Amino acid sequence: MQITLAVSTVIFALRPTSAGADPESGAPLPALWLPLVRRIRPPYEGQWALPGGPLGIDEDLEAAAARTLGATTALAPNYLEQLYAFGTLDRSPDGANDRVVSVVYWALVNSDEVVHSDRNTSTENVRWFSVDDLPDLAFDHDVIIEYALWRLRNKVEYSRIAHAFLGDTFTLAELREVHESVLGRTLDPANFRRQIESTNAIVPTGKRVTGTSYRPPKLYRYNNSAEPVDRGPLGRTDPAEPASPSRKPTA
Amino acid sequence: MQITLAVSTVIFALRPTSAGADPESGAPLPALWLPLVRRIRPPYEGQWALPGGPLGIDEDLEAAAARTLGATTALAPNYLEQLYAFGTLDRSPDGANDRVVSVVYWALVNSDEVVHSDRNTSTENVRWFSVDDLPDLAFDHDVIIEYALWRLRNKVEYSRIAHAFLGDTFTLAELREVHESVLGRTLDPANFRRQIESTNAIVPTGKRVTGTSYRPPKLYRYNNSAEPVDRGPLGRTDPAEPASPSRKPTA
DNA sequence: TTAATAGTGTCTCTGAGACAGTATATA
DNA sequence: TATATACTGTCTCAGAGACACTATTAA
Repeated sequence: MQITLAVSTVIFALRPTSAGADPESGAPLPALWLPLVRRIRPPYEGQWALPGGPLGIDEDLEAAAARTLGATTALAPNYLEQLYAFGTLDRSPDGANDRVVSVVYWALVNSDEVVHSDRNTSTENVRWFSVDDLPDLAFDHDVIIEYALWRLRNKVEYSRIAHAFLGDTFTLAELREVHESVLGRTLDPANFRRQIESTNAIVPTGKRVTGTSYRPPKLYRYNNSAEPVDRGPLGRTDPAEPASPSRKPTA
Repeated sequence: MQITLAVSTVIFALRPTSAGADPESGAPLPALWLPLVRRIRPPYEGQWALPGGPLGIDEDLEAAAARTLGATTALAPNYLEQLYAFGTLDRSPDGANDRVVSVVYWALVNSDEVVHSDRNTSTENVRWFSVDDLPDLAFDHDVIIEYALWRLRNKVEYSRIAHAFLGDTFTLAELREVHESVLGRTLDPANFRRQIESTNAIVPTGKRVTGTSYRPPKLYRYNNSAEPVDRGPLGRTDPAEPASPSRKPTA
């Protein structure tokens, strides 16, 4: 018997709630969705699981996570961070003859680019689910998703990652809506503006949205040069970059 | 070729600065120390490295970290938490024919119980170093220790883990000294008291220190029943417990 | 009484949030 | 002009820190 090392990824996107049509009804916030993969072999055959697979012998952990993400969504992650390494002995059902340690990453992707249709990019075995309405999951993947959600909500509050759900440019209202969706509560526009501006997280592009029936809002973009609040073990500037970590980042 | 999965542990303890004798000279704060192990085979033969080793086939990750800690210090950890999984391709020197992914834990041990003498508990190949005066380290262990230090300092500020350096009972002054040592600055006793009391982290034992030449301070102990500020992926109450994680902790 | 540390009271400053008010586009 | 949203000003409140002050023991 042998210990297998796998890498899985929790991939988050935002999706408008009433997928029908009119955004005119009482402001329903977008909800968090994530793609799952149907297992085609035991254990847990037929059940849904996080996308992932064994680590390649010549592959960085983060690269494996990004590869999995691409295979599942045909996208590149806007944000990618290691979540945790899961390795307890009870992860597989009793009697299973394997020992798997999973290094799990979590990622944010641009919601506009996500193909949400059931006839998906890759196969019929990938489907997107609302985090509020998940199916029965294989292994301990329910616990993993719960923890990833906790980290996401935590980090949105003190860090500057919400823009990863959006495109290159966005309005403050759009960014605020992302925060509201993730945190599950409405935020005061005035205070939100001040808070974001104080972190230098975004810079105005000088352009404005056109075609509105009201005062056109400014467009902003993410400020790549500002220091991130958090840091990984290697102090990378942007966790989305799959750059190989330098051994001595600053000190 | 095969991917090897190893578990290493960064073990922190506090040690009085002027190991001489008199605690009478201007208040030198204790400093952080950690044990390293001298490598007895290539690569990096003869250099110092974090204690650790391969994961046992029937061993939880956390159990492996605790086992390593016991083998190195003959102690049980008062606090133990996963730090990060390190797995980049450049971790071993060029030309080395191995691929190691290390799941690294960090731990706090009771400083009073640590045997600091060079003739150590286990072998001559274990030695304690001040984190301000580390030798050349094998692999990427310098980066790992740097990150563990960052996490420790971060977590001491917002969580309630400092007591793990102390015994069962302690005075507020002792607890404050731990904070001061870790953070590297002095703290206002009055404000520190209020801050700690507001978190319900500690409860008075009703006893006092005896034999002082001044007003005897109250003795406190850690409040196990209070909710921890942080939570692991499984919401355990006390990370020191090597309990196997339950699949659905609260929700 | 003096010395030394334990422990309390209170002022100030800063940042978060509530919320009123002003600005600017289209219809 | 009405209206809808962008954006600004300002008040209040709570927590962090500075620091003066009181309490209690032994020498």
